[in-house]
Amino acid sequence: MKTSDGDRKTGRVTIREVAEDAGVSVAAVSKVLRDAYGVSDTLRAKVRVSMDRLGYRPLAAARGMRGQTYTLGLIIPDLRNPFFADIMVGVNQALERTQYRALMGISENSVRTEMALVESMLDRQMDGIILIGSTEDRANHDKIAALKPLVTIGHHDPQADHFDTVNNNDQQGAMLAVRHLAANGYKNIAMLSLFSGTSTILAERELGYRRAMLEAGIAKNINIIQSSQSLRDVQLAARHLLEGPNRPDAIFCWTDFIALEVISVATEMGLSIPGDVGIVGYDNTMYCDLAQNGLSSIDQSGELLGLQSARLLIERIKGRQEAEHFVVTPRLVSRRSSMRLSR
Amino acid sequence: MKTSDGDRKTGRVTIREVAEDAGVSVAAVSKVLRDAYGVSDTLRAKVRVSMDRLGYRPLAAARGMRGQTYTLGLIIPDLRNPFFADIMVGVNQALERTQYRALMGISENSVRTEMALVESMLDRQMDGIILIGSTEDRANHDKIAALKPLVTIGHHDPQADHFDTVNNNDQQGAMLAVRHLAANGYKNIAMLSLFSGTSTILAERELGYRRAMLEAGIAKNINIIQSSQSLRDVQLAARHLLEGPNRPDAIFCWTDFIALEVISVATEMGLSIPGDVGIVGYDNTMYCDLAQNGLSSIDQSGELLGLQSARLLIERIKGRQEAEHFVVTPRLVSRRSSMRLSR
DNA sequence: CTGAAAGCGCTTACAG
DNA sequence: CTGAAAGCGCTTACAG
Repeated sequence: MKTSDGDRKTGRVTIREVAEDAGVSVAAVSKVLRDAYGVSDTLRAKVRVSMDRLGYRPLAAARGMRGQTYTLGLIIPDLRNPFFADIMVGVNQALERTQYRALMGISENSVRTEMALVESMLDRQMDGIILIGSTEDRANHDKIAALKPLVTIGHHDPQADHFDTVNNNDQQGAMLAVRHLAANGYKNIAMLSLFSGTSTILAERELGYRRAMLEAGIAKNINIIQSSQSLRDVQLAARHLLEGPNRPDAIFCWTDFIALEVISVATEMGLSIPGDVGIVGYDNTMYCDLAQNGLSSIDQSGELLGLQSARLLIERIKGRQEAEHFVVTPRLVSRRSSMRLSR
Repeated sequence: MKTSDGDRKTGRVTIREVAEDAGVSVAAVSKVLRDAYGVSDTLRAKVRVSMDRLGYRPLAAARGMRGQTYTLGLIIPDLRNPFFADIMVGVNQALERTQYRALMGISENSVRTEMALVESMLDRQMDGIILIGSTEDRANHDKIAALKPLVTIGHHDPQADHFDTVNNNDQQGAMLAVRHLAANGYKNIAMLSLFSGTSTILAERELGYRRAMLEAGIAKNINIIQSSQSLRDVQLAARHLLEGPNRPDAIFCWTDFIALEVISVATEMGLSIPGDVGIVGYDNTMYCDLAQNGLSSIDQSGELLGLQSARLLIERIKGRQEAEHFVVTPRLVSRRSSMRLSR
């Protein structure tokens, strides 16, 4: 009676019905569900048969009340940047054969909503958090990590003890970009960066840019412009750069879609790419191939970063305590936008 | 004693501690939390003060055991398509002043994972589901809707009784594209569509294409090519179309990033856009402005669709039973890719 | 190896 | 208007 009443209300099969069907206790079913030790093969088999027959699916919320929800929270700053799609593919790949699922939230580039989103994911009992392009400081990361396992992607903090980081070597990536431009005869190379006081990946890329400029003997041309992510601001910054008295002959852009915007502005101004201005982006997203003028870019393998971060997070959930800091080596993918005809 | 023990384990303030602090019952706190009727202003004020002082945040999992989780599930087929970013912005906008949060899952264009993702969201006690670009049939949608409120975006089923739909008028959108191309002197207009037996939006767009071709008196040139979403397949399809004996002088592409791919292939083949081939896309995503050759496109206001779907979903969660079917009128945004110099 | 019972943090009738 | 008690569907010691 009770059972059928429960059915009508939720339409869900519960662990109790499975237990009744299999003629075992509720605790036994729970153990099978969690692959916990201490159940005989016979019992396990019986339970599995009942689960299948009844179409049982555990309710994550109920599991979360005492144990895990098998849900990972991914926080992404900006859905417009296609680089994050690559990361997500890698994450889903890592989760394929597991009980875990990844759910994404968008922080829309605001620090305020970033922490708010973390909180709302903690409130929703995520087993762990992957924070992408975080702009928080160590204290905030540690605060999160004290509550749930945390992995950051695109945030450099190699000394962090309580959470894992997954990155490419941004300094090296920026150096690759500048060296490549210099090798193609560009000398007055500017960098278009993002306005952000706290982003460590931008700091690394800016540092790499400076170092490579120095190395190439063109330190006097160092010129870093920062803009926000809004298309309007990027356009203004690009125009400012290209209309100025000392027009750069190349621009290294901190991410691809900004680079595409710059190409667009330059073309509108009647400048030719790569003849008048060489352009290199970062992330090597699918749009690099699509742009008519093939955009050269630094590849940091978003898929690998995503895959690795999901793996590290699950390891942490399963108990690992020591921090791991994974860094992949970026590589340059050169296309037309940086290949000056005259060498 | 008990209380401090609870503290140590979870680090969370519970409803009970708030009740103790405010000197009221647990039930009273719950009522304040839900803005339920039947609490005096005095009691409400006392409880709110305690909540703030203790930094109380309700645990969604626990709420979900009996009531709502205040979490909406968004299912997106493909993160690479920037149109979905617009939708997400609209959804988040609608949720701004509410207790609800939207969490996204990616189905990666597979029917198998689409239903699996729906199930895993139901298992995670989402209060409602927004399904974007669904390829399910009525039966499956009704099945979901029987369990939780459902709104689909980009799926036409105006007769559906048990769930809401949010769309633009895809047939009209396709007609706008063809009419625009015809008005610019293009006659041999092909359509590049997606290979999908079940997508109703593609069916509508294809129908609109046919109707407008008929209307323009160029029905003999009707030519619809379908490809998958993989870049490789799109490239092959585009090449096939452009190398064929009866080369089209314009191509209407079902979505923007496919159109950018076609422009890329055509340019590589030495064809000029819009001189040799005119191109129109769909969705008017940010990349239309970025492409060097400004991509003409049909705007369906993703932000509005997202906003509206979140509103409808919350209405349903609050009890609405009759289906609503929201349709926005698309409009053409013309750029260089379809503006033949010779009129 | 197996199961009965308590409990996670809320909401929901129900009684006062 | 206010609160005591039962219960949501699981997991977790604990006892057998």
